[in-house]
Amino acid sequence: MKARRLKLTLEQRSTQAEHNYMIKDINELIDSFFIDFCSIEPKMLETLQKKYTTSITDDLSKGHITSNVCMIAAGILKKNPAELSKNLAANLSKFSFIESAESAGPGFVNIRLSRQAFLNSINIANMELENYGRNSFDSKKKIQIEFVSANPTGPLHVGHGRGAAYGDAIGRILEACGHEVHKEYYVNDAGRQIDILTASVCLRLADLEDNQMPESSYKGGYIKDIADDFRSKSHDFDISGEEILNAIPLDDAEKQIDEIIKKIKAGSSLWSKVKKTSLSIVLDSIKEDLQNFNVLHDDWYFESSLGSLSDESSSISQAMSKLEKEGLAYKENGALWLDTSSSKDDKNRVLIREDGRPTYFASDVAYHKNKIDRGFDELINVWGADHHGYIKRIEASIDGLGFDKEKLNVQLVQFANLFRDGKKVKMSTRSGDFYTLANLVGEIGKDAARFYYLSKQADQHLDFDIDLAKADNKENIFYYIQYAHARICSLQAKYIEKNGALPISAEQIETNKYAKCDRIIHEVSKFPGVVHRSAKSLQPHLIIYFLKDFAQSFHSFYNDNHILSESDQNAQSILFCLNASKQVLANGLRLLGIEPIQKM
RNA sequence: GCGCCUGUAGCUCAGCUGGAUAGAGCAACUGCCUUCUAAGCAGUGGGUCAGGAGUUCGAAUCUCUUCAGGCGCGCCA
Repeated sequence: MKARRLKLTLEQRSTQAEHNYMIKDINELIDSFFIDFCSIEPKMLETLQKKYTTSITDDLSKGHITSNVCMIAAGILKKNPAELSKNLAANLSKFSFIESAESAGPGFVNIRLSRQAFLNSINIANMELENYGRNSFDSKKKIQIEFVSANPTGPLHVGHGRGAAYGDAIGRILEACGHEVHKEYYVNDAGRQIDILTASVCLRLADLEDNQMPESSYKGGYIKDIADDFRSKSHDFDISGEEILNAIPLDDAEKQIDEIIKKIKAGSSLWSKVKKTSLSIVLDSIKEDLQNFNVLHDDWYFESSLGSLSDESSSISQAMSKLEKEGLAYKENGALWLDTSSSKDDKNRVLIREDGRPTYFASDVAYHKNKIDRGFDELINVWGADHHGYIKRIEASIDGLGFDKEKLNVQLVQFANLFRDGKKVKMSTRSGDFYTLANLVGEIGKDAARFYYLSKQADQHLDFDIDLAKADNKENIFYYIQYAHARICSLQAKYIEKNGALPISAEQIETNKYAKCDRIIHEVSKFPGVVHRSAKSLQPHLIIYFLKDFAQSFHSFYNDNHILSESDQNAQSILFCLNASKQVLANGLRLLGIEPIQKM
């Protein structure tokens, strides 16, 4: 009796880089070869399956598909890898969708598909169109992504832009891989930063001059704009500047602003009105900036909705009492502390201060409890890299709240430096104004901005060259890729003008009478695997580099062949193949939130 | 001091869970437009993958270590 074929689910096989239906079939043939001809034991087969990879070759000289299975199996079965691969190749050659298979190098098996099987990818791409690349290789998860979450105390700057582009892109990519994605902005609308914003506006309302503004206040032009807006609604401010600044200590900037806040709160009836107006104006501007950047959040979660500690039924009180009940939060020196030893943080952290006010951390714990209660399988937090010291304590809190901390995935985003004329663009000026995300989008456009933000792994420093993003040569990869797309669009328009409609098959290629598109077809077949890998690793830049190489293959082909002067049949086949290529370029760009260009 | 990240061609960077001769662009040199977009293509030169040790059939990739650089270590957010 033959050993029963051991089937691994795709999830178990997720170590395999390239997911492609052809590869799945080949892996099954490989497995049965080892079962039927090598009498491999089930346990050994399982080990083998976890370790070997079958992938699309990077180069047609190695055939279409390659597997390292024999080299892995050689170790397990104590056999010669080259001999194994010769036998496996001979075995695989018998199947009709495989044209030939051969042993190569130290024991690889290189497979050349039949023409029909080789064309599979462009047939699928032409059928699925804008859905080509979408896949369900992994089982569906409900994922929440929290990103941007900048304090609503001023316009978004270029640092926020990177987190925005990144969070939005991984959302699109995960969604394309079959997950349910929920994108959220956490608004810190309670707490000291907002008080400082309010105080800053009040000081402007009290007619303070630039040089009178306290060190810790916000001084940007937008503060004046908010004050003007407030005034235009005929609200006259009720304390004078002298009154506010009278007897305020000048030695400590932090103390100074706190005293000012106290004084205005006590002396002005307009405090809460100014606060409300300021917050809403700033928040609206942030929303507008994000919208212009093609970044959309499904939800805006307000810190204030977590309630206050004085209310026992509030989310924040509930979170604190839950931690106390679990024995992870304890009182010491009048403050409430969280025991963070479960995550090996350097020290325990304060949740509620001596004076009874909750820390930012306490709100964040309550917010994470709320996320958990909403039933997500995975929480992705996109944070600025400067917050990395914060990860352990939030993990400890999640652990304490009875949630698996493995499900929290913090992605750090490093700062981006802007360069113009080879020099660093200054982020802030003395007046408090700075180069904002909106400025960047206005200068180079949202698509080029998104592209360059995503062009490097998020957790690494990025030098963002504004001149490059505007350049009109090959060095500007953004246009290089767009140019490939536009060229295909233009070819299609010309073809349709002459023939009425786009072709629906590639006969000349399938019958092997025309093979110059092979390289492009080969690249097309890699796309779904790239999308999957990008989702698995949460790295959008993998798509960018793939698209760059893809565009290169296309431009090269385009230059060597004058497509529209080929025979009707050849042109038909080429155009069919190029439609698949256009789809790959467009779909790849859209996963990054970038609109492909039709005409340049 | 502790923690995280980085070190690949002159410059800017790719290199996926270890795989077959280490890649691309720029810069240098050389070719290609009376024909579909030259924002393009083709070619030449250029590398002890920071140093050392280990694991392995096989290491830029994994482990340890040394050196160099960046960032973070508040009852701030």
